[in-house]
Amino acid sequence: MITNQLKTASLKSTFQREKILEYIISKKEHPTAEMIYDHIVKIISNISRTTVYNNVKALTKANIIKPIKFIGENQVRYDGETKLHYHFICEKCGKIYDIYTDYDKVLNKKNIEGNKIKNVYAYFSGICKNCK
Amino acid sequence: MITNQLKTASLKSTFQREKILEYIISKKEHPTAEMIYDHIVKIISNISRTTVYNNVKALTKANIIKPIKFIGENQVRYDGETKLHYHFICEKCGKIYDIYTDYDKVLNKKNIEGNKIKNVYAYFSGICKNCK
DNA sequence: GTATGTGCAAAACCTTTGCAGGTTA
DNA sequence: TAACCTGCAAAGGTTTTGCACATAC
Repeated sequence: MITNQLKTASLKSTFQREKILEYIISKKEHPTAEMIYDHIVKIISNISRTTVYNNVKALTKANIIKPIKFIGENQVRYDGETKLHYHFICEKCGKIYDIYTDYDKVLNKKNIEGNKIKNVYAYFSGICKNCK
Repeated sequence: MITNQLKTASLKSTFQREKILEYIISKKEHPTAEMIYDHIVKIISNISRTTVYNNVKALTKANIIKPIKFIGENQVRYDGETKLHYHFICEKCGKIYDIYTDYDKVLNKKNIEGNKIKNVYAYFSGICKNCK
């Protein structure tokens, strides 16, 4: 539950923060800050972009959401799915799919060419099943 | 050779374009547009940022260089290495390593959960061998 | 000669900062 | 009440656009 996630992360529970997190987690749209703002402003008409930016930063730092970047896009998207997964973005319709295929055995190695791996970032692009 | 690469791609060969491409390919610094500008302006003092941006766009479209994006950075970097490889970015010193370990067998599948894969983007972060 | 590339200035776009006032635990 | 959060306005950083002039083929 949203409130508990915030409590666990020692983040204060405000109406704005809850609505922002709820939106990111439940809609699974991998929204940008602007998309979040556009959505929340319908519920809280006087919310500011600053609050949205403050909160995605705080939620990212607390590891509750994860930032995503795709080539060709110059804003950051946010993902509320905590289970390990990857992304597939359709080059035609732009839809982003969560991919649960298990690449861990290969990608989650401890070392690579002498460097200690802490994080793996990977995504795929192509034509999605609906556009084929 | 630089001139030939441009000719093959039907891109006109200008002094600015050649210097920009030469820098990206030879220095392997994965530079941002600003880094490219800073470097080229020492050679061509009146070059404009627009020219740099126009050229990285043209070279990207022609598949001569590749754009890279890392989480936490908000500019695009460019890579002149054409051989298939991945990247490792050190979370401590920020250095970017080209990784030639072969992940193709796993990553270069044709399909994933019903979607047709055309491109794979992957990078790793952690602590590099020099910072350990 | 024509298509393409360059450079300037301005704007657009995304994100951050400083700060005063308000809210949460 | 102390720490944190919000919202406004302004600024910062990156990239794009429109247009006149210049250059490559």
